Amino acid sequence: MKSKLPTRIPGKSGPRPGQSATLRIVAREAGVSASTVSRIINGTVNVSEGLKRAVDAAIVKFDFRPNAAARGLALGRTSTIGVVAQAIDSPFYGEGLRGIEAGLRQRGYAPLIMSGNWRVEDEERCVQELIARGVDGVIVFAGRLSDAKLKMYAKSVPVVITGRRLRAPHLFSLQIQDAEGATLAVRHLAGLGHRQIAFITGSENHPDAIERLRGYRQALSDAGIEFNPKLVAVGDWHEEGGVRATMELLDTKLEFTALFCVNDQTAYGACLALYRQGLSVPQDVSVIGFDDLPSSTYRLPPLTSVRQSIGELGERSAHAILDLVAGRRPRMVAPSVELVVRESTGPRPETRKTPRRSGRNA
Amino acid sequence: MKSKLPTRIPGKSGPRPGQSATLRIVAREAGVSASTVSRIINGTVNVSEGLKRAVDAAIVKFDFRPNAAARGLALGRTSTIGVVAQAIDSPFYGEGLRGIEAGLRQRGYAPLIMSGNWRVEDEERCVQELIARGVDGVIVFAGRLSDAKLKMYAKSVPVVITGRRLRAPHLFSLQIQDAEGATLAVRHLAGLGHRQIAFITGSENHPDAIERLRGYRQALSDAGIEFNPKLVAVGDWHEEGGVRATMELLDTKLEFTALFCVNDQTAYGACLALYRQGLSVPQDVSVIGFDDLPSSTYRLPPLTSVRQSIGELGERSAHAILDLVAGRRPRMVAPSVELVVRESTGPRPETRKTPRRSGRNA
DNA sequence: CTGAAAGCGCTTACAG
DNA sequence: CTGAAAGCGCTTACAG
Repeated sequence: MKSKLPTRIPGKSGPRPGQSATLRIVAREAGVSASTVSRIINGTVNVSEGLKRAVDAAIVKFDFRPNAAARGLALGRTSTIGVVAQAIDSPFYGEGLRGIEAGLRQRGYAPLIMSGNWRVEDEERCVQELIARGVDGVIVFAGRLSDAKLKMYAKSVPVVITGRRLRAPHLFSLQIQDAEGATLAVRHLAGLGHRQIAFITGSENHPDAIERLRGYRQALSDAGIEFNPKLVAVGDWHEEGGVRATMELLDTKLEFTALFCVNDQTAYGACLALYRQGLSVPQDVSVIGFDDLPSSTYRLPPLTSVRQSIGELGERSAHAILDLVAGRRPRMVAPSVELVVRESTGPRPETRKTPRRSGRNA
Repeated sequence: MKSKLPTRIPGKSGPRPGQSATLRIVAREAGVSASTVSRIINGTVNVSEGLKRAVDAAIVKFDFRPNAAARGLALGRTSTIGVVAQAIDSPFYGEGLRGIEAGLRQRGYAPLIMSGNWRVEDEERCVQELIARGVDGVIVFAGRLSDAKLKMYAKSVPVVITGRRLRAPHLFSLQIQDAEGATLAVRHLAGLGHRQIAFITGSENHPDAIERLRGYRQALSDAGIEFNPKLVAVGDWHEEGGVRATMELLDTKLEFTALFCVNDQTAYGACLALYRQGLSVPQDVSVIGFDDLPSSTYRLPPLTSVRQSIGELGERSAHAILDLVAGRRPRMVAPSVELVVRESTGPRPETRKTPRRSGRNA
């Protein structure tokens, strides 16, 4: 048996603890060449049942799994999709990531997830690192990267961006139905008789926030209510900002009986602030969120919210990037929004109670 | 210029959209060989300032980033750590993942995250896929894999497992201080005068749940309170289970004035159930959770909880796996637990109100 | 149908 | 100090 074992000298293989079998080993066992095994594994050839069985047996025997790096190098692709999330630990993004993972796995891809932390520099670092790692595509799940940068990256690798509308080669965008959702929320409030409807936005120049503000104004105007900029406060997408913005709104002394929050976390904060001021939801103020996080069902009171299936959005993003990778044009739209009425919204009260104290906490 | 451009025929390079520069290109630009550029990049050689500058310039000019697959193949490692999470979209796991990512990035590694979904089969699939992708190590963040399987995997790749104690070569475990945390919680309740303290556990044979039950019993006995198994109900780690278990507890007609929940999500559900029955927290029943999720601060009322920094646990897991990868023995322990007292716990009421209705919802 | 060979882009022992 | 060459483990055009 002339097993010409190459006395490998230079590119010494690293210390793979229990390095797994290679194609060679499997091929030798099955009595064929590595080429053939490769073809069988990839299904690019028709072989006799017997041969196939022999190869399968050898694969099982050595528990062979093709080395992904080698495969990636030879093929020029890695079956990995980079994902730039903004905050892995946010309940909102978590749901989206899960959807992405599910959508990717269905087709044999896996996500390489990194956090952009809502910082342009971090996002840039992420995308570059992802490209360096040879991902086949990148999903930027929201974020602050400029359109120009995004287009630039799309020259190196297919890109899917959620949360804005943008057209460019090798790039696909999936915009959340922000305005529609906001309109749904405010229309519901107006339908309950509310006329003074405040809005707590997210960070000011965020596309989703802008769109939701637009939807809010639209619904107001539809209901014949005049827009009052004093009833708009700025939060930060988190509970903390909801608390602060609500205190500010209360400080203005402007009466409002309903509060539309840019997202559920903001609404949680708003509810807490209202509670601290001795105001009850929904008896004194109706509160409505956006996102319908799983935990909104279990708030006290359960929160009325605009549901946009973020998990579904993640899954569609996954399918879109795979379309792009395969050279197809994705043709999907963001999942539609839907109002979920729970117990934090109710009819407009005759007169609203005065908050316990109007000053803000130091 | 005899640029022997190889007319590459077989292993045709894949269709990398805008394929980036290679070492060759950079080397040619800088007037040196690829070997030298490689050495400079990896800092395995001392070169003149001038040369270094020339190479750096060429790298910048072509925006060169070493191909990760090629590097991985040559080196036998990928600078990627596989992570088996149970539920990417859980607020609890999200925080841990963020810690892992942060800990890994500090040292140039990136996480490849997959969801085990609390199912043994899924977890096995994850680990195998991760190994096939050539990750340098695997962090199993909690999960149901048997000790035996884990030890087996540790023969192929270093493994860090959180949530249980296990010793084996190339394996390191980090156990959450469950019992200590539970003791803290129950001692706090006992200190407030409570004598009938109920407990809602997670899934029954889960190691963390078992440990927390142990801590609960320990604290009870320390306070001279007899353990009553009827005051233990089974939840599911989620809000839904908290609701159900609380209804069951109420159904027993056994008086209890305090409720220790195996985790915060369970406590959220318990609070909602109590509220539905017309019982207030903490006036009628004190409720305490475990995990101190970020949103617990913003519950109504803000939830008293046992804080175990899960982000910190993630970061330590990351450092532990890198120690293992580097052939060092990790020497870290799980972060300590700490009681965070908020407004869901208060003194034992003289007499507890009777729930609005004792029957369970159909 | 199937094998030998070249190539993917990097790293590094060896030999100047 | 630095280059040529071999090797990491795959895939596939080419030639039987």
